[in-house]
Amino acid sequence: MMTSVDTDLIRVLADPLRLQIVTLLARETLCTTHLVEETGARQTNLSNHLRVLREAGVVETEPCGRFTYYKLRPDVIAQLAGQFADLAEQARTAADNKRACP
Amino acid sequence: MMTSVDTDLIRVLADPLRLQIVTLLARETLCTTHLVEETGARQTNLSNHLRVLREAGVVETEPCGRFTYYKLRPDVIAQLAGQFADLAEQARTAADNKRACP
DNA sequence: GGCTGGTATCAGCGCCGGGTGATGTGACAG
DNA sequence: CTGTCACATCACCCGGCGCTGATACCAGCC
Repeated sequence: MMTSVDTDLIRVLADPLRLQIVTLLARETLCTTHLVEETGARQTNLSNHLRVLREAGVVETEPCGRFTYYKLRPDVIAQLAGQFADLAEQARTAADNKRACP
Repeated sequence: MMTSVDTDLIRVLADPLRLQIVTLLARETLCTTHLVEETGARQTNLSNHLRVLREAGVVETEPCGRFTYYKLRPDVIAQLAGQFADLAEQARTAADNKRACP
């Protein structure tokens, strides 16, 4: 299983605010106003981060009148979890492989 | 299940070179010289990244004469995989939760 | 129509972090 | 003891990214 973890996806999730957004969206679908209340961040800042999450395919948008709802895509997160699980499994299997000193 | 993903750990893994190091170490235990050959990066650069990985608890060092072997810690990666899996599961469970427009 | 509220985009700033060169340290070989 | 090799640490530069204020856009309400 040659699963290399997707660097771009991790970099998207490596920001504290973005990870907080993802954690919040894992519980319920929210719109920007809710996220402003929950995180305390400015609207512009959140919109920028949501843009990054959207372009990375982590979240989906669902317009509802003047509001825009953001929903997390579980499969993307699950895929990432699987990649890390594979990596851990691979490391466990090859635990005693050691290349000789040159 | 209040599993919030560890931001610091993700930020450590969010660098392409560090992720490459982790991927290589998942296959076999290597020393710095091997990593220089495999990645093509400078020794100083690698040493800096290995320092970060070591301080984050992602890798272990095993001195062997003049050489220093680096070994990946599978449980750390597995724990991260579990956190993401929980997050994905939580998102699937609460897929239809939607907070009302304010 | 004009107005208001919810979001997105743009331009700019500041700063953290990755890359590099020089240097230090410690271990083997001779 | 001296030289060499493996590795770590330090100081520095510089580009990218997160944050912000201003502004544009769009949908509903009057």
